[in-house]
Amino acid sequence: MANIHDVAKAAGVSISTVSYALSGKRSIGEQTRQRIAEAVRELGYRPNAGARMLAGTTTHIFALSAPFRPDTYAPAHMAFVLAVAQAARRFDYDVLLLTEDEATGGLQRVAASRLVDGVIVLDVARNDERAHLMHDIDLPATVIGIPDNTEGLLCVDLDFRKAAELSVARLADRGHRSIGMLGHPPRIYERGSNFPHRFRAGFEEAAAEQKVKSAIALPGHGPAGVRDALDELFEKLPNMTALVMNCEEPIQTSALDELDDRGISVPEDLSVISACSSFDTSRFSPPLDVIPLIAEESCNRGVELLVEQLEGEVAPHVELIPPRYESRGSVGDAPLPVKPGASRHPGQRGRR
Amino acid sequence: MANIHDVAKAAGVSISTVSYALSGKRSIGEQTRQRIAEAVRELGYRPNAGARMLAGTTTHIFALSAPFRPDTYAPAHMAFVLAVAQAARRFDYDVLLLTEDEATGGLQRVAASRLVDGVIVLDVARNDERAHLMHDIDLPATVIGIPDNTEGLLCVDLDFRKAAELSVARLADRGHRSIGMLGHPPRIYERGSNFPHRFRAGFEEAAAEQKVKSAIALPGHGPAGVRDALDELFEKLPNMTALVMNCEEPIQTSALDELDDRGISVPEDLSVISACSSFDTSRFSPPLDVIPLIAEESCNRGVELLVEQLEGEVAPHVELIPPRYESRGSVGDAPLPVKPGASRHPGQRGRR
DNA sequence: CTGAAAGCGCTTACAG
DNA sequence: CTGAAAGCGCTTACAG
Repeated sequence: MANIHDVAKAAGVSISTVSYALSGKRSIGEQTRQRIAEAVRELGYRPNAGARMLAGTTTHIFALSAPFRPDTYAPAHMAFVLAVAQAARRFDYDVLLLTEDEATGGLQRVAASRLVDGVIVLDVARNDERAHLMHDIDLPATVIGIPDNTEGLLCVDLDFRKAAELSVARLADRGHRSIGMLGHPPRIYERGSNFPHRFRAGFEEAAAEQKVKSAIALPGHGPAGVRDALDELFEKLPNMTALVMNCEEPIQTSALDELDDRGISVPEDLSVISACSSFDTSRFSPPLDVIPLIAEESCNRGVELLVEQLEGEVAPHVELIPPRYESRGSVGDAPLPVKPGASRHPGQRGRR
Repeated sequence: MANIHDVAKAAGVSISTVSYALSGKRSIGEQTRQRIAEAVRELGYRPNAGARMLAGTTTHIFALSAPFRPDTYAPAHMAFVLAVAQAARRFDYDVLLLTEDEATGGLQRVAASRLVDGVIVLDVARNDERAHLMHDIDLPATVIGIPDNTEGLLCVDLDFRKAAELSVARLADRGHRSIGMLGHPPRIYERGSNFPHRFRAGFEEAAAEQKVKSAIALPGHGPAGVRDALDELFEKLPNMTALVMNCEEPIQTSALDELDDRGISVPEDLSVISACSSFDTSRFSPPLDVIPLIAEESCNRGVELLVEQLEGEVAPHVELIPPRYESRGSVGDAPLPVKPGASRHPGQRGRR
């Protein structure tokens, strides 16, 4: 394997010139540059990673702290992991994957050994050990997600709160006065993930502000759990004309199936919004209005901010990505009120 | 950050003694060892990763080549990625995640820069660029999966062929003479993944050997695709009494739903085996007999073999993990033959 | 059982 | 615009 001396010899220059030519940290004569480039190509030279780490100030590696919990939804998790890896590569960084149960152990290890230049913290909990750790550790970090205490942290995430407000506002604009929300399973809230709470809080506040009736139901396991949650909503809101779903794809699929089974048409009988979804809602039947949760967006920005931290250009702060609303036809005007006493949705249960 | 000199000074020894004490590569006086251990603890010393990489012969990092393709099933993929990361940690290795589109680029990069000591190659295709690359590259590797040409490679995987044989044999033992197989969607076979082909080939051969009638159907998209595939099987095998499923969880779920809709009871009317499944089939209704595909098993062994390669103890070879059969009650004796002419399964379609 | 020292392959002041 | 050299923090013969 060729080293920098081989390249220097082949190009007829000193090793410092090779180093500078490669890093671009000082100007190099055009012919010199070309001879070096040529030598690098011919020899297939790549700087030795260890030497670079030792001599330089940078390792060109980021740690990605991505704990996989029992209830983690794999497709979304995967999307974020991939998005971080790809964003990092764009800045010529490689990604070291930290998945350990002991969330903080790996971070301390790579920090102390100077293996990485910085950390991306994924799926931060409201009261996350890792967030606390970042205060003590001498390592720039970007947190994807917003823990309860963001002091001293650089956090990036979709604005789930605004996304909820946007959903409710859209529906209120169309005359809906009774809006249900189908959330994640209860254990997702209990385990302390940050974003479901933010969405739910935003939903409740927006409903209060818009003076619409609202209710929230959290589905149990499987299609039966979703059915029960819908029952709960229809019971609490007999005149429910709109549904906001903030949950993973299988639940949304089950919910649409169940509505179909009950003979409830979207959007004629019920307007539906899929909020903060990291999957494609245009293949649903019917395609759903969506506020997309785009892993690439958060992760690109997160990595970008991490790089900026390394360059000392950015202070801790919270950066919320504004939600975007995409219409696909699943939201319509609220149906005219029915005469009191008659339940609009007979609630004919599916027969499974 | 404390370095080895600080530790040596604190312990009153030379730095080489510290280094040897930490690596265990030569015997150290008991008191000396204790003083060093004490100093390490007090100073929170961690060897600098770059210095270790440069001076030593090892980086303590593995690359994990885990391409995420459009049809990759995230939960299974995730399970393998996590299993590799956890296995690596057990040998004190960290994992660098390579996900790039250009499958080989990242491998060449980390190989040339000596960033990693070895590579785990995940989800290898039958004719995988990466397998070719491993021949040229100076880097030990373990491949999870079996490409068509395994020459010079160290490959580990569940024995999908044997798993298929085992499934058919079990059913044949119970008197089943007409066995269908529900496979993955066609595009999974087309894109060249190695394991679906191995299972299918094993199924076909075992069916021929056991002299049972057999048919294979590959589902299209969604529940409708699964329904059509089942139709196809019942058409090709009007007396089908057993079904082997080698596909991902959503398809198996849809298939069970569909059987239920058709009034077909498992195992009374139809015996069902879930083969090479990396998810829990005991929560299905009914719970399914399963030949589990355990990510930890393949990945532990893969990492172990990679470590052994580094120690120069192991030559290229293919290592197939024998399948295990777990009964859960979804396989029964074949029902008695019906009188010719009467279709056993009226095929009453679900009403969605 | 322990130490002094070379050397891994870079980066970066320092010097011109 | 370019070069000679120090130094990053380890590991590992070499020596005793």
